[in-house]
Amino acid sequence: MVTRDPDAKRRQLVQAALAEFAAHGIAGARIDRIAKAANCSAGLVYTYFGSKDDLFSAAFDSLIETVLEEAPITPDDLPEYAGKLFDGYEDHPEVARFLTWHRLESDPDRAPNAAAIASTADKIAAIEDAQRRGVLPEHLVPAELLGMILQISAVWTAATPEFGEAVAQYTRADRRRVVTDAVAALIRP
Amino acid sequence: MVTRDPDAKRRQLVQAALAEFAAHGIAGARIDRIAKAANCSAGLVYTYFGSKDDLFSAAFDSLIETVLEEAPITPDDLPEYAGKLFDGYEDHPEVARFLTWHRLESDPDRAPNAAAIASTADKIAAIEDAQRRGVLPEHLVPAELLGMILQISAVWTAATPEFGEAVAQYTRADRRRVVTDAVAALIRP
DNA sequence: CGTTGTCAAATGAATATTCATTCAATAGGC
DNA sequence: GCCTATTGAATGAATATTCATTTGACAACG
Repeated sequence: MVTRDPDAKRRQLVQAALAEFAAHGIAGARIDRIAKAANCSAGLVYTYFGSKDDLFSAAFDSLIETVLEEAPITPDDLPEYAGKLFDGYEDHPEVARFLTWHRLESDPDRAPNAAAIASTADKIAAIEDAQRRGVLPEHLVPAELLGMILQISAVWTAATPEFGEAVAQYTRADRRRVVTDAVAALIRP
Repeated sequence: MVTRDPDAKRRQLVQAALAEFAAHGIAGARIDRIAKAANCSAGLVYTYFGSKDDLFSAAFDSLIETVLEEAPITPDDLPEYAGKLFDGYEDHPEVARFLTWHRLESDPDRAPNAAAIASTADKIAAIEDAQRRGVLPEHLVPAELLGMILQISAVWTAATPEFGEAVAQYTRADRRRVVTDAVAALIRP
């Protein structure tokens, strides 16, 4: 028999929710599908999470935790940092989709994720430090540079189908080089 | 009394649909709200468009038509082109939202928008031509450069709430300069 | 001029389904 | 036996879609 394990069930539900929300967003997600994917009833979702929105929020927090662990910033080699972000998007396309749904759909009154804010502040500080050490040009504003790197890394995930036609034959290595080259150009002294 | 004017009513419905879909996406949009905003009954939407998905598609086509007319590419001054795109996003934030919903939600089996594909090809050709005339460095691949410019222009619309905290005090002029400077750095010989 | 026939535009009230959420009842492990 | 996890069957509110009917414009006709 299956032995009961509430923590494992909770994790299963979060995993299933991540996949469902990444695919369909909040409005398009179906609690039934999430429950079925986690091998339980829809009712159990409410025992654990209370509501669809709360489940989305829990899934988001879990995703942030995972994402922040991978891809630590390497301020001495920002092109490679962007490349690592690119790798993350390629290997886990559902992450970018989920984050996009989050930006579009989540309740703006909800408190923003504290870990994400702290991590952003850390990255900006790391860039400032690299400037002080002379490995990055002084004229760049750290927060702006960081924002630009994040955006550039996602250039291929954000491409429209219409644009995709123009680059259909690109290999993954090609796409990665486009990202790292762009960041290299940005930080050229 | 209100005189009947089917073309005007159709345009009203498309306008209302654009606003509703930009705000809530396909799954979150409500036909009732669209009909009310266009001063007609929900049934009329089906007389004109047949289904929610078809209405979304019609709204998308209309948006593309509008967007392509504004912001013609200026290959001799790409930083300013990016600035113009930035202006468009700032003045019409619903456009970026709508396009994002489109990327996430629209049926991949639907035929891509031919005008958008043609326009992309035109822009790439314009960049190639500028390279031939010597106003742009040869080492850049036109399609890649175009994709990068489009992505960079949208850097602020794609910023997460968490990142937004780091740049809350930025003025619009600041944000625009970040965009144009980045494109200038990209095309530096 | 009025009357009337015709057709498209438009309505509003069903229809029928989908879905989040609740809850009383059951089962598992200690 | 007791506590918690879990179920599965309601519930009830939305909501997309259909359709029989009404309304408005317009032109043919007397």
